[in-house]
Amino acid sequence: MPENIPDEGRTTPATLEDVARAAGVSLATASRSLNGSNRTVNETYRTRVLDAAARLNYSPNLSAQAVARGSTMTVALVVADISDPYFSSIAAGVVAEADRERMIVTMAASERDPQRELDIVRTLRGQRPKVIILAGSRREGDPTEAALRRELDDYERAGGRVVLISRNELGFRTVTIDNAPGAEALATSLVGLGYRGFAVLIGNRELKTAADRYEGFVAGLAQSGIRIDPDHVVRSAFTRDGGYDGMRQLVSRGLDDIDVVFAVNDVMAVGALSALRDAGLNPGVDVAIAGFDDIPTVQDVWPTLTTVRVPLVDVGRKALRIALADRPGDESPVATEVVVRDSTPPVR
Amino acid sequence: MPENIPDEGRTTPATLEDVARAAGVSLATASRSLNGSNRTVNETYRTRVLDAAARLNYSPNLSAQAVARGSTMTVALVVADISDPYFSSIAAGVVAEADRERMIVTMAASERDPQRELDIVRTLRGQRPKVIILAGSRREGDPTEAALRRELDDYERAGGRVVLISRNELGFRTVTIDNAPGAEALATSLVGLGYRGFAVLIGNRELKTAADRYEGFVAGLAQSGIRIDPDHVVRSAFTRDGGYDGMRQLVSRGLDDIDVVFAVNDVMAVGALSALRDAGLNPGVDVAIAGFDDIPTVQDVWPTLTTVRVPLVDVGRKALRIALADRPGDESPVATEVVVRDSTPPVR
DNA sequence: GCGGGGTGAGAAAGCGCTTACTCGTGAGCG
DNA sequence: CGCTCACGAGTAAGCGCTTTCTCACCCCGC
Repeated sequence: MPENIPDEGRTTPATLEDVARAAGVSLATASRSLNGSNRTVNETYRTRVLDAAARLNYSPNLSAQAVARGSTMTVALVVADISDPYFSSIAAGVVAEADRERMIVTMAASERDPQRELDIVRTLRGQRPKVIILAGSRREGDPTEAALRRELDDYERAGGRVVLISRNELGFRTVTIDNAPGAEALATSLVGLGYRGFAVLIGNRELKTAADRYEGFVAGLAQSGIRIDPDHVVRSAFTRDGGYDGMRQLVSRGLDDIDVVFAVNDVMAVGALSALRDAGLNPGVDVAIAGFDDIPTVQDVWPTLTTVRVPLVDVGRKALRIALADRPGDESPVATEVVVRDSTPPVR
Repeated sequence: MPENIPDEGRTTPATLEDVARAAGVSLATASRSLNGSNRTVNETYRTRVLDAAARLNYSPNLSAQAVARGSTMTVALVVADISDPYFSSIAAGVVAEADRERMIVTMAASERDPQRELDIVRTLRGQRPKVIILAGSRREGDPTEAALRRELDDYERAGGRVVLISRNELGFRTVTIDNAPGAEALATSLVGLGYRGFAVLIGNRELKTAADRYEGFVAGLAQSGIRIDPDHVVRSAFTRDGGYDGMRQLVSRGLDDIDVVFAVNDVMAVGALSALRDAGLNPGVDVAIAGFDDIPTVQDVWPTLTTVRVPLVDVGRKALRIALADRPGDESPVATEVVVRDSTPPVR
């Protein structure tokens, strides 16, 4: 395309008016034929319009439709980090469901920064999306929380729909994940396998997801009368590197009373695995490891990772379905399921 | 939000007209103050408008701007599968760069189906995006190719910009990846490590990316006078499961003359790793493995994977930069780099 | 003191659609 | 055989912006 002689050979897309003229009907009739309004239009005209549209390779200008109709068909998805498998799986679900609904999805990344998330939501308003989906847990007591809440309230008041994934603190539609029950079940399984000395890589405690999982885990252990040594609970980032660092800390303090460590999500667990290995230890043998989420890769690490399955793609789909439902509807938590693999062999 | 009594308590977002009225200026002046046109506007008025906008929490309706200006600020990204780390990394790059440019990115998934990809591109036109980025390799000789080409040509003729990632067959702007040279270097490295019996999991041969990597690899071996037994080249899907299946085939045929297998991408290599393990074999010891891409997880599998690094996030960024450049510009391939890890220990 | 040019605000014409409204036509009814 | 409707095509008024065009005003030079 010649950039400097802008209009040379440039052809603008056909407009509805072009179609109407080509079909020899009015604009209104063309519009009605193409989008199927509730008004009926004579079959002859209708096919004439359809033919003309096909001939001209017409495709309605979505922006124009949006301004005329006063609403769009876009769903805005805000994630912490798209390359994180947790979020990319959710995104895949949202995109798949959006496709079914003939909606468009736009994406933005908050990079785990609450301020950025707030900024994103603010600029999102310009898009006038029909739905905003916020994935990625929020820190409790975050200073920007009130502002975000206000922003989202305004948005809903203007007719938009907000769905939060795995964070219900704010009181919008939410798809919740059975984090605590899952962690509790995991604890029970591990105890059943014979484990007694527990540690946990808790990630960022202010993250609701992390906190819920931790608490569920503690509760599960409590049922067997086991409690965790506070020294065995280490905080770090909620990421692969966070898991790596956390495990390193644990190792350097000495693994004496620890026979299994629970990382509150899989990417952390996977990082922990590597840390263990880099320390010359043998994961699954010297110390067991369990994670949470069941992201695809954990079946391919070695040892394969014991974890709690969260149907992430379904979570994404459900988010959009909940958004589109007329009434708040099914907000029952997404069930999780313990998956025992090689990283937590039965204690002999 | 009360769904059935639609307008109850509903508040529509402030329009430019609201702002203009609140500031006591005309629509034109308000518009000029807020978007900085080339016309200058009196400082007093300007701040009055800005204040009013802030007070009303005004945010311009992007759709309306798009129709008035005749162009949008959106970049449409089409990937095969968002949950695949290869694509999600690229997507992360595109999103990051789009953020810098204050552009909006929309996403769609072709699910590796050329027909679907074509359909997506067709419906994309309605969005009138400024840029379309197609990631995900295309099959050579695909029947839909001509149609896609036509569609994209039309789109460019209408002023849009197409960027293809890792597939230059079509003659649009492209981000090419040094696939062949990278594979060639990998072959050289492996030979240097002492390997002599090679197999390759070629994925889908019609995929240009796969073919390039395969050919580069063959060329690299040829330099050392080594050739691959055609029986040791197995086709399967370009996915994790494809790698798993491919390796199973290899195992069942017998690994006699094979001491290393090259999977043309990392997800396949990772699947192969698991297949090996499930067959009771010890990857890296019984048979070595190498992949391509250096997706994040390969540092966390065991053995850590020897691969060829492709800076995927940069590829995404570069795609958008190339699109936005006035002239086609830097289309030099993105360099790749061999990373030797534990899955290919030196042959003793 | 007066004409000319530059400056900058406002009026208004779009952009490509949707959707009341209007209004002619033919069918159904008494 | 008139009259009322229902039907459905067309007209036109928007939707929220941008941008051209118009025009009042002020400063300058002679």
